[in-house]
Amino acid sequence: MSIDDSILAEVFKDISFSSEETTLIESKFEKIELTKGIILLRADETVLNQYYVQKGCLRTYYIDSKGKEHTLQFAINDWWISDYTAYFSSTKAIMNIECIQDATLYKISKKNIDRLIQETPRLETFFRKKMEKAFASFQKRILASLSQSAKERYITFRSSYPNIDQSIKNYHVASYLGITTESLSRIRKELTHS
Amino acid sequence: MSIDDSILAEVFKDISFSSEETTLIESKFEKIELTKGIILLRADETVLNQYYVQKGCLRTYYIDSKGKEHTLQFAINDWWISDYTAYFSSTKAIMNIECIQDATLYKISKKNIDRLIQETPRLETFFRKKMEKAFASFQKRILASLSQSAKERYITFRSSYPNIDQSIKNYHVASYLGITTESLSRIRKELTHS
DNA sequence: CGCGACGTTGATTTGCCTCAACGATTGTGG
DNA sequence: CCACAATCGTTGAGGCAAATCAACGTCGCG
Repeated sequence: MSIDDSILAEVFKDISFSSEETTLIESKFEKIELTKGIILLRADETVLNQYYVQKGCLRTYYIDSKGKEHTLQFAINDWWISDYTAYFSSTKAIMNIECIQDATLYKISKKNIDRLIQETPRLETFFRKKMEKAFASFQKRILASLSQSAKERYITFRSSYPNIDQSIKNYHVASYLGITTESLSRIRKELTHS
Repeated sequence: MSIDDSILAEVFKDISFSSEETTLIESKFEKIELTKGIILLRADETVLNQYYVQKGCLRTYYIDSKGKEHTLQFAINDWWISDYTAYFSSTKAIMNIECIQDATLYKISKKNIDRLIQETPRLETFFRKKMEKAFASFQKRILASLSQSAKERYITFRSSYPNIDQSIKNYHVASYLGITTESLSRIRKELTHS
């Protein structure tokens, strides 16, 4: 078997499969181990895959015209990661994906996802709902950026990723919040002194 | 027939249906005419429907703890609108939806969407892809808010909604961009003088 | 140890906000 | 159809949050 016994149960936790289905689905995933620092995807590459994160931590980031990095999201246990805009529209990546803490991923190609969905229509519901959740979390993020100060956004961030601190450098958090490392440092100081 | 002959072809433009399917689908939609100023949805209400905008213009906005409004999105011809976060999670609305230019909508309930998807699985693909597009557009918006100045975001906005100016007040645009009306006014002045 | 990566602190600048006043435009009732 | 009010947009003065620039701690690791 190409992947762990347990992984299917983990990825598709709310769905049960027959043993033929299980075999079929498992054959489409490939296990990948990454070490910290590895770049999984670079801007301008073609995006053929998405990845389920079993453990570790990755981030997707965008490099703007001035060379500055902006983190779109972190992915930890049970999240999926890819440059979805490029993945869905079959265009080249504008995002980069970096492993920031040694990770175990399960990779699946777009072609194989499309096949799986055809063969097992329940999976389409799964992927639709996954997208709905991701959409909702992006909506929250937009509303936060419209209505909150940097300090408030940092507090929100910490409560939505309570245990992520260990894996993530402050300059990554700053680039996620849309502020500089200096500003984040001052915010953190303020928060500890109160 | 409860709705226009042409509406199905408009909503699901890439899918073709048998005449029985057409009848079935059409029976689930309800045509709604709104005049400017009407509030279609208020925060705290239960979100049971989503709406296809055939013509006119609506906006979804969030009212923060200080009473300030923040526009999440505008919906014009061929867009869908709802408080999707509440809709998907079956929680109460946090957004409001307002008609800002006389509009024709087609309303469909969540219950009916679920039925349609069961009866006509091709529609699940349609709704999944619709969500993927919405997701991608939110991603763009987040990257813009992380990497661009107010002026740059305004320029981006104008090019993504080229013909929307007529229907939209500047204070709505400002609340979409996350700036004040005064700042937008100054930005507009700068742009005409160059 | 010594070097590089990361975080902190201070001084200064800047983009956008706030508050206030004043035009311009739109809508409405007499 | 005009007069007036309400709504919307503009302009100016001053303030503040966060950026920038520069220097200096601190930590981890070869």
